[in-house]
Amino acid sequence: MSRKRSANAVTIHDVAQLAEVSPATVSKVINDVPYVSEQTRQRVLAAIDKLNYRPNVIARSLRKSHTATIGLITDDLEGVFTMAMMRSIEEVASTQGFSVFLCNSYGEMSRERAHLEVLLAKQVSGIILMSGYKVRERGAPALELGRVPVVYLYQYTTDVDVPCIIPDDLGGGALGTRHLLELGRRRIGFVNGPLHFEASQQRLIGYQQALRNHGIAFDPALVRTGKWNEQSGYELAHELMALPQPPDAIFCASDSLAAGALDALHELGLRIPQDVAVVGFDNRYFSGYQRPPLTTIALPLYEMGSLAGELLLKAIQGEPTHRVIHRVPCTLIKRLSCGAPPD
Amino acid sequence: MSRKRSANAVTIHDVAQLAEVSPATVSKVINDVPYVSEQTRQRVLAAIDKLNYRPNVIARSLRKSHTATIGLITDDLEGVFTMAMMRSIEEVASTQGFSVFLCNSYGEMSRERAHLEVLLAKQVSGIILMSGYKVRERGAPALELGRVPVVYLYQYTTDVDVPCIIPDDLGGGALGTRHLLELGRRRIGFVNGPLHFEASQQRLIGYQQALRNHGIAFDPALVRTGKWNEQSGYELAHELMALPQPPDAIFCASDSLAAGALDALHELGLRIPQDVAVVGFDNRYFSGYQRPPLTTIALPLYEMGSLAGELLLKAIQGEPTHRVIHRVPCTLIKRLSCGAPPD
DNA sequence: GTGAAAGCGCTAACAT
DNA sequence: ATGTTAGCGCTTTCAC
Repeated sequence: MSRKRSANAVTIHDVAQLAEVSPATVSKVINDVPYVSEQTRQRVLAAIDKLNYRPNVIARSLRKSHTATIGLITDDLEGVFTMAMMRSIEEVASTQGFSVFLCNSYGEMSRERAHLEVLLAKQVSGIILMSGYKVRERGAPALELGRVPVVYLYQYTTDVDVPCIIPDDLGGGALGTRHLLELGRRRIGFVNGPLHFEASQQRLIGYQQALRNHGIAFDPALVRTGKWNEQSGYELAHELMALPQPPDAIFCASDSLAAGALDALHELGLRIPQDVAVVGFDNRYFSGYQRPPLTTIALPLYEMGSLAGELLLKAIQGEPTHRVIHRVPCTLIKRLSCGAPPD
Repeated sequence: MSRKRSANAVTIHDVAQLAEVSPATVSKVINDVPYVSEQTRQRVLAAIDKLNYRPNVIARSLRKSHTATIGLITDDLEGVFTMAMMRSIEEVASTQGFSVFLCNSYGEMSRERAHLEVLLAKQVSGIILMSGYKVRERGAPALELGRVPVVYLYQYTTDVDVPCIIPDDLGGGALGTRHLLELGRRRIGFVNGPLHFEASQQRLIGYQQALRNHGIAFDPALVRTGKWNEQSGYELAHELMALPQPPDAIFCASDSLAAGALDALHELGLRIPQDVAVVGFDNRYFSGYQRPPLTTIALPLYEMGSLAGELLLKAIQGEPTHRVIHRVPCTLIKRLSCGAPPD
């Protein structure tokens, strides 16, 4: 039977033979171990080149009990929010010589467990558990992980001693509100998503804090709560504009809500931003395509992913890990719907 | 020094010892090799359970020269088009017991080469080379791959004997045009992207074919070519509407173009779809958020990814591979901008 | 500076 | 039906 080797059948032995040295020596030059004479080093290098030798990392991993591989399990590969995080994780990992396994759990614990099972069997050095939905608390990983480090991304836990990374929704709520305040708006409506989402609560608190810091009284009548979708945004904006004293700005806790609010305002013949300024939240793909293009608060997805990668790699290098929740600051994306002068 | 094993230090030996059998026997029960007495089988299973034993897949891979792992190299992890393909690849792979390495080349050959290098070193069983931009031809992989199967996704080559998978842009162009024709539109403008993109050429040909099949003469004055962005869509739609005989529908070769066209039509006070129907292409995330929501031609990204995964896995199983370009049919996404009655 | 030998954890002939 | 043996390709003492 022919040799059914996956890629290259040439081994360290073949190189050693051609270079007329021992496999041990070849290994040393491959791994930059000092105390190899320059002369033999060159001979080995030449042999490697000639044979187009590529070390078998599987064998090396077995020997060193270390794979330079991490696992990324996400519950969402449809990906409104996951793409940017994945990108920065991949970047951090590959920069440091690590590869990343991509796994989709669809949010099902049984699938998460199955993926963890194979990741552990494949001896990954660490695992990132990433969510693609609104921030929420969740429990421990679906499987006992032994000594493999984990970090939670876009979700958090208090069950387990691991670092968690989420956006600073409160800060984002304050940021958007402050921006409108600084543009001279004084009656700022707040159109929120369901309050059982932490993001909604936090964003609302941020809104209230910013108001207070500017010496503006909080008016509960200006706050409306619905679902996350356009329809809610449309209806709640209409409610707000029907107030005896309608707002001069609407801050929506999601871009979908803002899209609906824009519809309502257009329907009322109001000019945006002259009559009513609008700010969204999430920086979704479509926000720049709204009319007018939507000013919004961007989730720091890229930074969150980098941080997750860095924390995990540090943990893999043996740095002790703590139960911390990192809240990464959101940023303001200025477009036309808020009425700010272009930068 | 303490045992610095990544996850579980318990090996097949430990299990064997506890179950009072040889490692070989344990291996047999793990791998469902027949001719193990039910009695010892149970003893082994119990030992595995008690020790929480998990086979070391790295060791197994070394032994079997087979990793059940594939590599996915993409040039774009910002991801307008890649997410859906990734998702289906992951799904097909994990269903068949394969894991997937995610790599981003940023479109740079040097990075592609580096990634290929480590994928091969890690003994992947196969590789998917995925693009995230408009379909185009590209050359051979940046590295000699030996006998590792490859498939090209959302890009193609004629340099190498591999399967390639791209969307059927021609069919998509015909599909959108036919849809408008069937709705009774007779003067259909076509707003295209740069002609050096294959997608533009193909979509235009599809448009022409559909026209011909309906017995409508092709009028070159109705075809405009620009860039892919909104600004072009806006300008070209204005040009079209300024014609002595303006169109009653505009088919745009991308959703960005369509967004711009929508702007122009709104500016002219035209009703969509009553006065002018609009159809886009690509089914971008924002297309459903247009006003009115945009009817568009969806790229079959999910299907393309599945096909890529399936072809690759078959190749890994030894099925011979051919130089074929698979063109996967696009689908019509009916929304409000075309004036079709809702399904 | 270089090599011999042992072994990472597993599987697959081959015996028994 | 079970065990013995011999590696998979590599790294790492430890001699020399």
